[in-house]
Amino acid sequence: MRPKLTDVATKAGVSATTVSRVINNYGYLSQQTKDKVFQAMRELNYQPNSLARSLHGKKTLLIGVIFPSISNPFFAELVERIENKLFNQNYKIILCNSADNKEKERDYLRMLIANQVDGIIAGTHNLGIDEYNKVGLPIVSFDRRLSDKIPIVSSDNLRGTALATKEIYQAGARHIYFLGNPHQIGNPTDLRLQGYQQTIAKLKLTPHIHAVAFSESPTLKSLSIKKLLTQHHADGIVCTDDLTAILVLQAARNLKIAVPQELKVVGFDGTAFIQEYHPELSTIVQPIDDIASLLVNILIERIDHAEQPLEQMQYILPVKLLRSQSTFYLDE
Amino acid sequence: MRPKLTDVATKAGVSATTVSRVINNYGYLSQQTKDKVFQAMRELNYQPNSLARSLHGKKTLLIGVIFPSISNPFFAELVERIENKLFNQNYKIILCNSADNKEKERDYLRMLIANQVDGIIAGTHNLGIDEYNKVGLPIVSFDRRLSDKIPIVSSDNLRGTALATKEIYQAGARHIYFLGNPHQIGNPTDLRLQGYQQTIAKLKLTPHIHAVAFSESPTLKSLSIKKLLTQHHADGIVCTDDLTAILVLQAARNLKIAVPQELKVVGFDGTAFIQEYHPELSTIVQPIDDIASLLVNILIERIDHAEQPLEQMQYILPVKLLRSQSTFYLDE
DNA sequence: TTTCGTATGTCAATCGTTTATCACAAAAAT
DNA sequence: ATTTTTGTGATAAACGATTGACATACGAAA
Repeated sequence: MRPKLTDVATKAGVSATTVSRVINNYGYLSQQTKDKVFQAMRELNYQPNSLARSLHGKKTLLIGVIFPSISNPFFAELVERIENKLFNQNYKIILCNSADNKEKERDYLRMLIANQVDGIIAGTHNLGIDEYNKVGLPIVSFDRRLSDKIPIVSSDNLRGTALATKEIYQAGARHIYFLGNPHQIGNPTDLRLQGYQQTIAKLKLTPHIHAVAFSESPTLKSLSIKKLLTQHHADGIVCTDDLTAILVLQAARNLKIAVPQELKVVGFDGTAFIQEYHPELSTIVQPIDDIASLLVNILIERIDHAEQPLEQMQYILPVKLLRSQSTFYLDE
Repeated sequence: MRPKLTDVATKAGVSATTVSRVINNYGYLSQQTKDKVFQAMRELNYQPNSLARSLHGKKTLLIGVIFPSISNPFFAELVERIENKLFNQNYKIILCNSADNKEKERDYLRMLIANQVDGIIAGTHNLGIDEYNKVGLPIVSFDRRLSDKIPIVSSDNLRGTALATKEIYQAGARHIYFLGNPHQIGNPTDLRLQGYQQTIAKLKLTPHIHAVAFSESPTLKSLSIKKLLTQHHADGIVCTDDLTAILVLQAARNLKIAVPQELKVVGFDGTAFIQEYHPELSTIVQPIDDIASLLVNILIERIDHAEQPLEQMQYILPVKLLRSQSTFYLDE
């Protein structure tokens, strides 16, 4: 059996109250007593039962983190940063992969409430708005509109694909395709399509939208891409994420289409992983670390000062274009 | 304020005892009463406070999952599978990224104990054995020896690199290098080096070991690989992980070394990610799903029957060679 | 000498739920 | 008609820690 507070008290030869006073550091305490208690705690390898403390009204220091999947490097890196920053503030995370599954997301939401988490960071959304409103806990969202009471952090998606489109145009392409997630109403990521469309209009080109669901398997995506590359005469592709862009590069290699000479490609996300293992890909870099910081900071602010009204509902962080060989021909 | 058990009782017009009976399904209960209570629970959006339940001795249904990082696709996929399987058994995970940091790992271990997790799955190890022994909780380890009381699940690392070495030999290479993590005493992954050495000896070749720390940054790794490819005349490389193998392929491309004609490369891990986004790489595939299942099953067995002695201390799962274009020349 | 600040102890209530015990009544079985 | 089974309630202790109220004792300052 795990030692408890009274065991420490006995061991240290003091009262339970004193031990609690030492742990929570209040009231009058002599250095000598503190030392004795700490000593006893160490000897017994004592850890205060956090359930009991939380039951008494203290924070659980648990944060629910809901994302569709961590197999995607973007989410993996984001979650890892979030975990890190929360750890530095003494919080732990309960990781929830919703798998874009309504039931699982609902179940997790219930579990998080039952476990009295102090707050939630969500990067997924399949449920109705009222389900999120009913949660009654501080929530911050990444890139999804959960309800009008929940603040959203996102990258400048609009500017992102605008930049990408312009880059491809400047590199010489005139048949520029948009490849990625089809429309979902109300989410910030829709702006990626808009950014493309606006820029294409400005450039007086014809828009070409080739929809591929984000959740589709890579094999099916590849098939669809192959069709795009063979049956259409695209010379530039704006992708809504890097992985799709990688598939495009792969397909182009197989079809002996020279990149960037015959085909220019820009991805979206710009994870460390892509930058390191696919340095040839031009991409729109989302500021993952800033996103993580902001999500964590806003959430902790909401937790510590729940009574204060929300300062802002939308936080849009700047993106950068990382120019590389998929748009820029480097003579060697 | 969140509704509590007594609120449900009032709403349903029954006693608190009855509500608890309904929730825990014991004693005599009429269907009518059950319905009334469930109805009230739904209306109030009631969730039993899991802290209070656990405090009373019920399980927390929380599992600590400690891995160095989830930015590595192998760990990401493994953790995701683990999360999934645990979710199906009603457990949630507290994700701990140790970042190969002793202090962080220790802190997390403490936190997990304080939070009364029911068990721990660990895939990292920087602490002394006694620290793990002192935990006093069911633990299962992946690929690391934590103590002689903690069961280990791992792939057949020995056979893995043996297969890889043989594959490269059969493809025609005679100057076969080992590229990867330097020796760490006592861990199953050491067997990867042994598998290489044994096979090289059997083939009567000279072993060449080129050590690159697993935790090194990709940029430094690439530098080291470039040195290997230019200053030595390797025609085959057995890598201890896929990411390193990708860097080798990258470097070879930059140096205009033809793969597989001039250089044969085999990776290790064989994640879905690699198979999908780097199908050209021959690799040793670890059975990630089986690993996850086994880890989860053993842990839950330990949790539910802590009194029973451990059946087995080592579980070694078979690996497969996935042959592709980095060792096998496919005429098109 | 009195009083105050310091240092500890005792006692009890509390957090929300579980569970055992006792009690009582109505329905079903003997 | 009596026993048994079924269904519900009231009460209280327990889980482990926190915290406030109150008591006590010591040394030092007034």
